[in-house]
Amino acid sequence: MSPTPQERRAARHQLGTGSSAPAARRGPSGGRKKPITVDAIISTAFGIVEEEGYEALTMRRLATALETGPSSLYAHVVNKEDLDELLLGRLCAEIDLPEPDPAIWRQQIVGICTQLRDQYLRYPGISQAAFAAAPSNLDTLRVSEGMLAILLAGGIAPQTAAWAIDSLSLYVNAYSLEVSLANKRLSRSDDDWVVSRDELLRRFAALPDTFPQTKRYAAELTAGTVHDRFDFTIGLMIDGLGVAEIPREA
Amino acid sequence: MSPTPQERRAARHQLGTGSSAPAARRGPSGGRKKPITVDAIISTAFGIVEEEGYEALTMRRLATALETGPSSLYAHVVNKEDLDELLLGRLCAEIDLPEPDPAIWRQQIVGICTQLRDQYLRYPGISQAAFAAAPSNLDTLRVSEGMLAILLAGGIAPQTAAWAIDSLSLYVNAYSLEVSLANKRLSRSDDDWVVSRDELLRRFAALPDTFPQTKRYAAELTAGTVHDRFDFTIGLMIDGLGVAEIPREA
DNA sequence: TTCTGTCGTAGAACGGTGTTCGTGTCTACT
DNA sequence: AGTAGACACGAACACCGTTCTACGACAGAA
Repeated sequence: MSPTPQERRAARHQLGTGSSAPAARRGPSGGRKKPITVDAIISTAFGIVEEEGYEALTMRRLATALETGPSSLYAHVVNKEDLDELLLGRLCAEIDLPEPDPAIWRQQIVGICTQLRDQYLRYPGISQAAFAAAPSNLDTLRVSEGMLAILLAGGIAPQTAAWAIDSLSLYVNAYSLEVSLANKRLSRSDDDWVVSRDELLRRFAALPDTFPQTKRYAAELTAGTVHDRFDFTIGLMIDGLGVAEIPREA
Repeated sequence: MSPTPQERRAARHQLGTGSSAPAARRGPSGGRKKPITVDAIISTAFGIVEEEGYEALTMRRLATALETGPSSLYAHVVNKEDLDELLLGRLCAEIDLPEPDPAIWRQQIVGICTQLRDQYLRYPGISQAAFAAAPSNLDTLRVSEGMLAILLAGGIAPQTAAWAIDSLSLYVNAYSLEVSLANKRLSRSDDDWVVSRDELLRRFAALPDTFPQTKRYAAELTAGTVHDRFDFTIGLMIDGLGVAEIPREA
């Protein structure tokens, strides 16, 4: 029997794959021009997200793009959460993991974070799905493994390295999501209070005196591109790694 | 004329409040037991989120709790995004901002972050709304002002301080959202692959040899409570602040 | 007192979402 | 040739945010 979507999902999380037939599918596909495959679903979904954003990725929209009805998707995918996981998996699979080089471990870590960020931003809003993703997915685990290897090669203590991976991943996700949402707000600019830097400066200047520091350092608060802030924060965390004390327990 | 919800929202973002009558509302309220006020809406919404999570906060659910229909809410609130903003505003208003003390600026910053985290976790999932929130809300600006004052008192360079606030806020949001989502997954445990630490360890041990570091340091990777990781990351960032170089431009 | 205008309340409906049920339809094996 | 089973799909369910429209009660003016 061909694996049900549930079985595939379990396999992705390396639960008991147990029976799991050889999965050699014979092509039914009938009168269809192109049979619906999981891969076709994922590719089409990426296309939609890339062009219209993650919020546009609905089962109906996806089904329409595949020239079928919504229910047809559920033969290949457990539910939308499962689809998100598949997307995230393929996204992580694209990440290039360098061979750990102790001399440049910082650049290597920054490089991976930047790759992740760019992938997330290429498919706007998809990082939202990354928040809900379980940590036992094989593809995401592969990236973790790569980062862990680099940090360890860099001489970081295992416990510090393990937690740093969490911190970095979470921040990259959050950053990407925030930028995606900001871009979305900016694109549908029929709304008000999506403001340029000038407008923000003007508003800070107009604040009551209860906000002395904000008024005084408005320039600094609004300075830099978003990517500058990304580099700053990643640097902050990595620089902290050298001096981070080993957590008290374990 | 009483301010429309749109006007109130604009005022919250301190746009041109312009005309804006004295806002002395005469009590219509008619045969209702309790008239629907913005405050009542917010309080009820907080109650729902506290008990059932942010995803349960729908306009219909909220209206039902207020013993009315969905459309009645739109006389007081522009839309759901506006409601989110109101909730976030009240949440931020609860944050206690200490008088800056240069001797303990680190503890003070950590304290604010912890307060934010606890508030976010008290109302599970509400940090999702924080991602979409515009940065010009007065209540959120108040917290930023407080953090900025503390960092400046601690001798941090203005530009570094400004960006650090961004980093810290974003991380606290992300952390809270992740923990909330994890708890949600854990509560509806009818699903599989929500795993205990033991199960996670077992799974790491069963990984193929492509994951040598993950297998070797499985203990470290799964060590600590989530709050330990929070403290670790915040500490990482704050420790990095001392040594952070001023960004190259401006 | 009566009228009128205005504002909060609410029912019904619109277009959208994820998901499921039952039925068709075609392939591949016996 | 016949049959079993997997795939596809239309229709439907329950829910979402939001809007249209009518209704009803109060304030102030005549």
